[in-house]
Amino acid sequence: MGRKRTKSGKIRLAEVAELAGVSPITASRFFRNPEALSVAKRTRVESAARELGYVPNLAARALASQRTEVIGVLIPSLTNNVFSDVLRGIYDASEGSRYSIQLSNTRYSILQEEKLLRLFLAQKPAGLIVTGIDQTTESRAMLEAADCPIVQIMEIGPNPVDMMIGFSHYDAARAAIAHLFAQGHRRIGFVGARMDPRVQRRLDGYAAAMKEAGLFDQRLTVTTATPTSVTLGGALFADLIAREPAIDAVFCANDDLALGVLFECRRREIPVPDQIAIVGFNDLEFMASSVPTLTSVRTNRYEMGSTAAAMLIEAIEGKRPEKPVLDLGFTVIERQSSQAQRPTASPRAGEWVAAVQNDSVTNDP
Amino acid sequence: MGRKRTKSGKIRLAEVAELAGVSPITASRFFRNPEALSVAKRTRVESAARELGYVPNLAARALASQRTEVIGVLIPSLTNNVFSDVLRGIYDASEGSRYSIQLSNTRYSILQEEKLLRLFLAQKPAGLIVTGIDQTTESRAMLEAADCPIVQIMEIGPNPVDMMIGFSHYDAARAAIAHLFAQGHRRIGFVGARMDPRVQRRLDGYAAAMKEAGLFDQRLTVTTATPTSVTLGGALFADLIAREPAIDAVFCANDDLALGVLFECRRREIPVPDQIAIVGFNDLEFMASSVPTLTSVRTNRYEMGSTAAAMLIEAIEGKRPEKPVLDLGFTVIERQSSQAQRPTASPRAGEWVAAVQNDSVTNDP
DNA sequence: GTCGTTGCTGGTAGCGCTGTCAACGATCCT
DNA sequence: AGGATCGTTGACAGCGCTACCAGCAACGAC
Repeated sequence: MGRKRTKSGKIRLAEVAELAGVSPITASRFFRNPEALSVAKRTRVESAARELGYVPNLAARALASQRTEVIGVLIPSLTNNVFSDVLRGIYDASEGSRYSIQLSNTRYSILQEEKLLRLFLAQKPAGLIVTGIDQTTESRAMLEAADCPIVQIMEIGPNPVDMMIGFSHYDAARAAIAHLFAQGHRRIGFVGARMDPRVQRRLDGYAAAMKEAGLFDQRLTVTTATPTSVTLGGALFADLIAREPAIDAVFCANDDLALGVLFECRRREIPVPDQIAIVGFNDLEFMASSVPTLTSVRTNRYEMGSTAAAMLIEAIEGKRPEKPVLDLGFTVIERQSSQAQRPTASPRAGEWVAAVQNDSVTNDP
Repeated sequence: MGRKRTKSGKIRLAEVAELAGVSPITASRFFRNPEALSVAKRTRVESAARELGYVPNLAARALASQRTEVIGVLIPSLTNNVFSDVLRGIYDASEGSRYSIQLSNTRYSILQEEKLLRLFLAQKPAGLIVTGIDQTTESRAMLEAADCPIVQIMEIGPNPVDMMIGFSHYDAARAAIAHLFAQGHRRIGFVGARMDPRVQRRLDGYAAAMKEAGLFDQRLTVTTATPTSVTLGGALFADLIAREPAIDAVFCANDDLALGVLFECRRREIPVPDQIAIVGFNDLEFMASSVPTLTSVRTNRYEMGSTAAAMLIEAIEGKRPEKPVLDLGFTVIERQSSQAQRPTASPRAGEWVAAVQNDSVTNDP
């Protein structure tokens, strides 16, 4: 006689085991480690499960095994294009795996991050993806004490908690400035918003490059803690140019700001790049189709997410990567907005259409 | 003498109950329905839990109670700005509640949606948020059979599965066209990408408005199944104007396309709005700061997400909303790009700066 | 032939929590 | 005063799965 069904009418592992003529524990093993079964039992359990339409109860599994199949992801923003690309990578890489993604938004607050981390860790996640390297001391301690693999994403730095994948925002900013130098620009402004740690490091890279060239001037830097936007880019640029009308280039901490600067230039009839060059950061899609097209520093956001999730899953399953720190690099994509200064004051608009994209400076470590 | 601790060293409900001097079940009730306890026991359990730093084991809770505290969310895209705003609303509204969000990406495939739905439902979610009203028959049946509250978001239509929150894309498109008519435009093109059901309904609204005015012409419509982008907007507009050079306005199915059209006009030195007016859809932030500023149909995306999550949580807890279908409406934000046609062929750029934003046409049902 | 050793399988005993039901005293009504 | 009702509490029995360990057969080494 058969066992009695569960109240909810759902198929349990026991039913599958019974149909397959094996013990429940053998059926259980089939789902966790099929190689441990003989081929005969394996196929019997498989067909029994399929026939009954068995779906494992994750709560029971988590309770019995004392661990979940959840990957926690802590990111600072849900709106920022940058993170939506990273997230897409994470979701894509986790799809098809047994792990599910649990997302939380720190809103750029490391205190909030600490709180969420505590919450996550209490549920014993299988793995954790956290943004950046600027955790609180408390968070850092929790991460180090956590008994699950952890990937820090978005940037690289010394002392990884575990694994790390990103690139140097400092070097990327320096490369952008080097490109502007190469194009003959000297008085280069910096426009930044939000000023999270990564933007701050871009500012540091800019400042270092300028200082080395003997060109640094505090008054060329305009920043705000306000969240970034296109409109804000225009406003910050207005501030900058009011203070320093003689600038010949602007390095923007992200592409939204760069687009705002471009619009503001257009509003003021300032020719770009002939009077002012513009360089953005991230290389969002629209940078390639604006008029003029906008130079930017391409970052590998999708790869960052997908690689992080893939590395994490490997590590969860015991296969730790050979190199725990991965530098994904960046590429300066040179476009019209930062072309070399020309003698002619104002080219015809049609001229831009003919211009081709230059070679790019890639940093692939 | 105390009970023995759990192997993992974690605090269990039993420990809390013991310290509080109550039975475990009373302690359990404290977390689920504190009102059912006497004030004395309530405070004792509360302080005991705090003192021990008790964190409930969700897996055990889910197993024992036969239900999870997970809200499943099915959206078609993670990259689209539209959905990131909706998501932010959902996450914000769920924060602080006991429910956690489980996100999945259908990639605009209703078959994928069906698959994910099956997966979700098998885990007995507390509630479900699904995008749109175009599920497969199978999906529809599963949704109707599900024993949890469900909210359909992004648009409204007949026969809600349960609750519904959105707006009429058809009406919104008609309002946009009505605005263009009011500004004196007649030969209005339509540019659309991806052509998911909501974009299709915008096209239907456009077509209906044009037909009623006796102005519909199939050749004014350019669409593609390709995912949307700014660059694509330029390309589609190039197609459109090659086919129909005499158009005087373009209604774009979203703002990215509109921006692409604007750039393409600039590239071709077509004055906007004097030769061609542009209207977008969604009113993303950059629309207000482009040059010229771009008219768009504002949609309440954040509110859609936050209200959907709030309604769902209320419904899960037994308080069903008085009205299960909520129309969040839309607003035509009139900006420079669709101003009335003028006699002067090409205004000075500076003129735009002075222009003020017009009154707007709001649809608040 | 005996004794590991390996590969596979099964039994037992929970994981930490909650649903159900019964019990109890207090309060209220007739 | 007696009974009904309400509010509060606790005992019991799992929820469905897996960790742990034992058992058993087959095999090879000595």
